[in-house]
Amino acid sequence: MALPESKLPVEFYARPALDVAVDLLGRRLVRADGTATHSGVIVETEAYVGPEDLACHAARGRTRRTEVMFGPAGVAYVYFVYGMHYCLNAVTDREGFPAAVLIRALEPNLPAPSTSSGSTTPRTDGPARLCQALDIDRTFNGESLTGERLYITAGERPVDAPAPRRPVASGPRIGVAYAGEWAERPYRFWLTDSVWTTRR
DNA sequence: TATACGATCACCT
DNA sequence: GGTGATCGTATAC
Repeated sequence: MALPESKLPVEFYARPALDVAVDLLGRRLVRADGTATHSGVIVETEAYVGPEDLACHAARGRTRRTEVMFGPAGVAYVYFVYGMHYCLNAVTDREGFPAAVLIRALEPNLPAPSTSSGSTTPRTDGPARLCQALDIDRTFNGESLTGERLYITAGERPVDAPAPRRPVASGPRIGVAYAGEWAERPYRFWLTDSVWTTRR
C-alpha cells in the first residue's frame, strides 16, 4: 500500500487562478464523511480570474454570494444555479482579489466509464454532477480545502510538480456567452486522454 | 415586494 | 438540437 498522498497546502491556492487551474489537473479531490471516503482525479477545470473577468460572478461586485471569493485562498466557493445544481470552486490568488477555479469533472476510482443506463454509479463528469456524487452542498461554502471533510491531495504527481504528466488542452469556458470577449478566452483546461471530461 | 435570469442536466424528438 | 425543471440572487420598482 502506498503512502497516503499529501494534502495540497494553502500556498498552493495562493497563486493566479490560471496557474492553479492547470496545476489542479491530475490532483485528487477527496470527500470524507463520518463513514466513508470518496475521491476522484480532477480532469477538467475552469479559471475565473478576478473583477475584470465578466464571466466571474465577482465582476458584479462584492455581495453575500460572492463574498468568499474575496477572502483568502484555499477555501471552497460553492454556489447554487438553475434552481437545482451546486458547483464547487477553489478560491485562489490573494485576499481581496476575487478569483476561483471551477472543478468541472472528476475521474472516479473505477475501472471504466459506464454508459449503460443500468449503472448505479453516480457520474462525475459535469460540475453539478460531481457535487451530487460527492454530496457537496452549500454547507461547504467558505470551508477550508485543507480540512477534514473536503480536501485535495497531490494525486498523480508530487506536490511541487506544477505540470500534469498527461496531455492538457485548453478552450473557451462553458455557458458564459454573455461575457463578451471574456467568453472566448481559453480559460478552460482538461486532460485530453480522459474519457471523463465534459466535452466529447 | 416583484421579476428576470443563470458557470446545468435530463429527457424528448 | 430543443426545451422544461426549479429557485437563489441581483436588480428594479
